[in-house]
Amino acid sequence: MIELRLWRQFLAVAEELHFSRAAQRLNMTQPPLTQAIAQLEDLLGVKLFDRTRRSVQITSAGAVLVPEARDLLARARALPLLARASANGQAGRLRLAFVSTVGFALLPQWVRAFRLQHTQVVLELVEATGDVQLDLLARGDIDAGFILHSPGFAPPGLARVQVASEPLVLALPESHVLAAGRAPTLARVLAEPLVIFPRRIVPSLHDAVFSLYHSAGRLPQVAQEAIQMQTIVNLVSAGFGVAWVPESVRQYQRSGVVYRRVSAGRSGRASAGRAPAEVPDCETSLVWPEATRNPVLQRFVAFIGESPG
Amino acid sequence: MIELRLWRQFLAVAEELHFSRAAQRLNMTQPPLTQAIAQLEDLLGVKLFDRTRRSVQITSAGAVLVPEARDLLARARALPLLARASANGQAGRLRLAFVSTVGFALLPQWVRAFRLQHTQVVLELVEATGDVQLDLLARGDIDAGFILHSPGFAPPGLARVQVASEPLVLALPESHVLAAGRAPTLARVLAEPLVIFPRRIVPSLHDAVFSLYHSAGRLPQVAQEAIQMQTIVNLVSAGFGVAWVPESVRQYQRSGVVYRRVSAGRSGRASAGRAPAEVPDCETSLVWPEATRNPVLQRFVAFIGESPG
DNA sequence: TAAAAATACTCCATAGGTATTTTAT
DNA sequence: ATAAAATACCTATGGAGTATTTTTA
Repeated sequence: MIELRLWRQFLAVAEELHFSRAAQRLNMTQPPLTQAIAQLEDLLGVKLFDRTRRSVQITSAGAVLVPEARDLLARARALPLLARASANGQAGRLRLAFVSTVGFALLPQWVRAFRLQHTQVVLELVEATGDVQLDLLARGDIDAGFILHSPGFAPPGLARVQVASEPLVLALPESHVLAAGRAPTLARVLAEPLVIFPRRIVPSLHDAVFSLYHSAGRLPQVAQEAIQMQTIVNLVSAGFGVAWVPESVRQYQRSGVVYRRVSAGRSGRASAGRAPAEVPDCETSLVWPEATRNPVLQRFVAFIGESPG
Repeated sequence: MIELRLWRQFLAVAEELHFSRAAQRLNMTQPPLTQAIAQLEDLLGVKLFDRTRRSVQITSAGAVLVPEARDLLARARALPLLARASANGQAGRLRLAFVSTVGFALLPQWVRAFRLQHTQVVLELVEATGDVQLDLLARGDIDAGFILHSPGFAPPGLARVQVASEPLVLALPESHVLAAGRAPTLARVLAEPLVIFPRRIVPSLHDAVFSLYHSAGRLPQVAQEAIQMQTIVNLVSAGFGVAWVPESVRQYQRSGVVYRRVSAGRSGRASAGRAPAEVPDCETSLVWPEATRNPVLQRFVAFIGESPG
């Protein structure tokens, strides 16, 4: 492999067309430069300069190499800068996953702002449910993910920062009796058939919903399970039942569905003796492996921390 | 400047994630490789690998550098190949000038064929009159040129190879008496006012035309001078006079102009006692400095020599 | 305890230096 | 006569080797 040193020396001679001056520019003396060029010509098997004892001119093969050598050296010089930019997170790659609910409002604006500040960062985005994200994190296939969970979520080995908290609201078919009139009370809602995601998708949130029913001495009647938020809402629209969804799902605007906040308010005496539980909030966090070494991720976490949210 | 050696070693470790195996692949032992990576990290000011005494893994900064380093090495490896291709004329640059008459039929097909065989050659083409071309050649601004001349042309210091020979034909306004009927004889033509290029443009051809008149004891009556072949034909069309042009000019298809071959045939006795001269041929040659060192030109000359034409 | 990286040193290849010669202008 | 490249020879930096130590799985 011909080292950069020789190409640098070649360029100096090609630009000066004068060995002594080129040597001076390279902070060396003329004789070793002469030898270096001779060595390069020998390694290439190509004459680079036509030189009499008095004058130097470049051959056409040499002339072809000048811009190429310049380019090579420029790239070589750029690498240390890139290395430093990568080390402090200004350059690199960030693989993020996200649940659909952040994908619509929050994420796009974050991505846009982060990109502006980090032009050398390649962002890779995937939509995935929370359980899949935890799997991807474990395999190291993503750097971080935005997932939904209920308050108090603390996955082992992962760090997280909360980016949103919103109430769970009830999605109802628009023809449903509770869709109109005063805000429905929890007691009335608990008897309704339920559309909900399978427990494995977001266990903490699933459990929170179920304990809401349990604390009222009831067992939820699951009419249908579905994974996608959109599917859940569609099933509600089709009359399968009601569903607890994060408030931001309102943005879907699916016709035939009404969203209502549910008060814990004591309505009649549905649960004898027990205090009615609060409807839990639904939180969204950015989650990543505690042991991450990706400086871009560290920047992103700091960025998210500073963002209003 | 960080030498390629260090990047090669870095890549080997990055690919093996194992110093001993990487060292083996590099045909060296492990300790100096450890030192080399340490040196690279030191020069960059960036940790490239997280290593316990038992395992090695790349940092994200290191990961960013891998494709860059690969690219750098690939480019460095390509340079010697390019150098050799340039030395034998498979790569490089060829600056050609040409007169308009070759620019329409011959040159395009040559350029196309030559390009197919020499994909790494950059061809630069300029149209210019012969005198300008000789000037460009003298300054080294072009490598070779296609010029018109009369037989026997031998410019000092230049080599040439003839690529075409064609008769001079007479361009006449279509309303001219000689435009119809039997082929005009030379004697009838010599009295006509003449449109011709200035002598400096193609002295040899200009002189050949003039000696045609002199040998018949006449002085040409120059009605108008013009440089461009197209202009000359336009002037003929406008009735300024007749003009001697290479036969290939027929391709211009300027309306109002008729082209006729002129026989030397003895018509009457216009030139008492003298044998009527032949209308000279007009030749086209590729011309280049004898001392050229451009291997691409040498290939082009060989190529032109082989081409039918 | 075994595998692998780090450390300590040794050596020599070669990049670069000095002195001198050659040659074209 | 001189400027500049080539040649001859010398020096020393540092890249690579060998031997050994350290560490942790």
